Amino acid sequence: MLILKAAKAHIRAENERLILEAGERIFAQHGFRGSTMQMIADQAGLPKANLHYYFDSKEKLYRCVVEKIFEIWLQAASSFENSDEPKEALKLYIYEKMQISRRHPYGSKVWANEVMQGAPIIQDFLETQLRSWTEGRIESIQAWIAAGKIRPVEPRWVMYMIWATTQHYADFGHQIETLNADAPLSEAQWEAASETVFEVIWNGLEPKQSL
Amino acid sequence: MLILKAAKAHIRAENERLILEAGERIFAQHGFRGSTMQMIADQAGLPKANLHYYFDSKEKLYRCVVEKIFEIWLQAASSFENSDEPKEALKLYIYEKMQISRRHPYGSKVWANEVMQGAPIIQDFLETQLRSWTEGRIESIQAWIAAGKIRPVEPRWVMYMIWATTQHYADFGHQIETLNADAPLSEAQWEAASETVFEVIWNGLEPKQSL
DNA sequence: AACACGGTTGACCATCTAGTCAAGATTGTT
DNA sequence: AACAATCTTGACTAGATGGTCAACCGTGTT
Repeated sequence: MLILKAAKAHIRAENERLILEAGERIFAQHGFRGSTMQMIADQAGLPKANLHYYFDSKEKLYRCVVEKIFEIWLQAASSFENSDEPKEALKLYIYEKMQISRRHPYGSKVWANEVMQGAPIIQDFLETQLRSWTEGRIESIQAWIAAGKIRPVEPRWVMYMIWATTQHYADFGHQIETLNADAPLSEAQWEAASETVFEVIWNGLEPKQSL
Repeated sequence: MLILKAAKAHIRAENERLILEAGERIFAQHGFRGSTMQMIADQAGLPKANLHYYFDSKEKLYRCVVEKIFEIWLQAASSFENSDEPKEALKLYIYEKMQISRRHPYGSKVWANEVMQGAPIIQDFLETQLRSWTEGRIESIQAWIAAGKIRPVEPRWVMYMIWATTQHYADFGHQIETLNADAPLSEAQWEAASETVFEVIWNGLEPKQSL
């Protein structure tokens, strides 16, 4: 009976979640080709054949992982839209992106890996959603410039600066830990780093006080 | 005769160069495990067995590639040391790192890949050379702060900001191209990006003019 | 010309890996 | 209890891959 499908839906949901989480970790640490279905299976605590029951192929699993990550990325993006004042908007966005780097370091790494390889799987995302979102944000920044709220700068380079700086804390987390006496950043350090990133960028963009 | 060894040294030098260059490209695009000796051989225009003649194993070849890259990285680092004035030192360093991102995008990606995977091969570099270089730079920045030449900021976060922002133009070059109507950045765009990165960071660090 | 040494290479092997499959175990319903 | 749909899993296959090797080639020296 087809009703059973619904009745057992929670098993499917739970296992798909386990596999996607395991995939995120493994793909982040070894890249697409460097990850094996066996590694992901072990990480998820399931037999390998089970992975193929839920996801047809390694590629489809990978695509699901990347799509999930892109959604989190876009979610943070909405912080940007909630304020007319650049100082508030940028602060929210930067803090949100730092938070994502802290909470989803694996996701960030998968994304970085994918882009570094030329985005073989998610090129369409870049060309549609990312492109249109970016254009919208560039217009916001240009409006701030026109209103004299920030210095005249090419919005693109500022965008990239924010992405780079915040994502660095996820993608290069290992290097940062090594330079932090092999310890993960503490709560206070995350807060200080977030604030410094925001302060430097904001002071960098704020129009000079009239002298 | 041992003289022959010298007589044919140029063949060895040339082939090692070919292989290292090919390795850099391939490892950058596919990561360590995603790259195959066959791909590197094709890229270098040599038969696969020839690679094993010059480099014992894939791992040794990879290590050579990464070491070469780290040297370029450290070379740029010296820009930082040539000036007492933070404005000049930072400008030189940022422009130098942007130049590296432009000229050596593959190297930068290999480095990023390696660090994202937890630096399995070059952890010792991080713990020795990178750590001591960073500590030296942090002292410079603290001296600038003590002299009132820049705002009081935690030097680490500023360091990371510079690394992140400049390397982003190499590591995420594909994303940047996609957002640039699929065109590589022009000469003028590279110049503008470098200047914006420097300007925002410098304005962010410069002490506020007395009001 | 004969030699010696470094360089070149196709064929080969052991191992690993994505994906398959068929038999069996679970689960919720009647 | 009987059932049907879903889920589980060990064993298997075909192909890819790092690495080996032995035969061969080229070049400079005598």
